[in-house]
Amino acid sequence: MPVTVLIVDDEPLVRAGLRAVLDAQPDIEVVGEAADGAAVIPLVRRLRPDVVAMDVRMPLLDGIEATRAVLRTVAEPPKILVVTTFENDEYVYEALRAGADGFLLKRARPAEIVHAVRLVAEGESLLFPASVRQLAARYGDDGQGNRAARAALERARLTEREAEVLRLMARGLSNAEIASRLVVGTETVKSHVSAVLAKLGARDRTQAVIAAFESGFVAPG
Amino acid sequence: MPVTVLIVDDEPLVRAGLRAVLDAQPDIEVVGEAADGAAVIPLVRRLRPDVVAMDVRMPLLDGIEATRAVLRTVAEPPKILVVTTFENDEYVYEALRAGADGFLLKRARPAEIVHAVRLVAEGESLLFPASVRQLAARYGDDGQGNRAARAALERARLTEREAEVLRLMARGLSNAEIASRLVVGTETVKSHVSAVLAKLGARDRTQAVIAAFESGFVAPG
DNA sequence: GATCGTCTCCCCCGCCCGGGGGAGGCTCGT
DNA sequence: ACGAGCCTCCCCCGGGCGGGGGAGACGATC
Repeated sequence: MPVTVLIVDDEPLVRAGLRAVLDAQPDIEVVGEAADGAAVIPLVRRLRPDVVAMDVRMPLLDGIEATRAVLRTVAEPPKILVVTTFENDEYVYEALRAGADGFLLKRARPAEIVHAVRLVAEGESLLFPASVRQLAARYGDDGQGNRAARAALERARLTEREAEVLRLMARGLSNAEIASRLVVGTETVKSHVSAVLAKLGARDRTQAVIAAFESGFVAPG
Repeated sequence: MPVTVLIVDDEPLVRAGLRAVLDAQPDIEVVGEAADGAAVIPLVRRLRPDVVAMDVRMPLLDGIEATRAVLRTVAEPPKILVVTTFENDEYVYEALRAGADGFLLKRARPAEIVHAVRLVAEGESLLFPASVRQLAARYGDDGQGNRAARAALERARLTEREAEVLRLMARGLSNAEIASRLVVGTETVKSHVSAVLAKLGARDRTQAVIAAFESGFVAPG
């Protein structure tokens, strides 16, 4: 009995690529495709796939929400393998927190992709980049995305608060606006901003925001 | 005699997707793949493909430089179809200026992708998004990317100089550094920056840079 | 020739930003 | 109990940034 896979990605090209790679395996069968997160639930109900290969960034309903929705509404949910372009994509960690079972870089080699699908299908949680897996191990990962996600964030060397400030910076907010949003003083925000600039090696907030985009920490779209 | 295609993209998944889509056509044959621009020249020499489907953003040598290199060094160059993720990717227009014959969005449907390959193979220049094509027509496009590219830039409402300044802003340069780079006074740069902010509806340079990333005007990677 | 748009440069001015340094309270783990 | 790390807030201060307004030079267009 082969591993059945549902592919969810807004780019037809990526879908075709995944299908080509996976269908070439005798023990893996692609049973369906969806172009956005909103279409996932009914397809999961009908096709009952073992694994869902889910893009994080999608129109209508992104991979995080789609993951939550599937886990919340489906009785025997499939394993969810989050597919992403960026290594440090913050969305991925959110998806893992939401209950995804592993993630996979789009630039991975076909053999790695196949391996990842087999692993999650067997119930193994996997976090692809070696560095993240090491961190997960060091922090005593229990097999759930939750702890690994936190560890991965730690890898960015930013504290949670600093990461939050950077996220708001990357949305164009001023220090005063960030302070208001976080319900703290502007001086506090300034401290965090300074810490972020120092840690990222940025000279000003603009450079920090650029780094955030380039590292995939925040989404361009 | 089928149309032969060389696929150049750093993501194996995209390569597999293109291959799957194109090889499914009886009149199209994928004759090779490359993962970066540097490998293109020898492959083109050896395989002599009719069309090169080339990603813009790649390691080592990007699509623009690779396009230039191919057209400069190969005697009977293939048609070059630039593949991109973002609709307004400035790189695409540069690639067209460099001599590419058309461009294609990754989120295009398989049928559109196939159609694009056939078109450029027949010697037709194509610019995928309808808006750009309309603009190209309005400005009396002669079939070459050059004019269309200029028209598309015009669409952004920024003058060339302003676009140049925004590009440097998005690389983290200060006004003084931009002035030095462009060999003008800092007051001049301030004028351009102010114009950019006004046209983009941005409050400060950070917001302008965010807009540049989100619109695909500049590359995240 | 007149007009328009662009690029260039100048002035004044207010302010947010970022650097440096310091400090109190909190929760950890040892 | 102690230190480490984090979050919070405070001070002073300089400088880059952005707004407003103005202006000369050039080319294209009409």
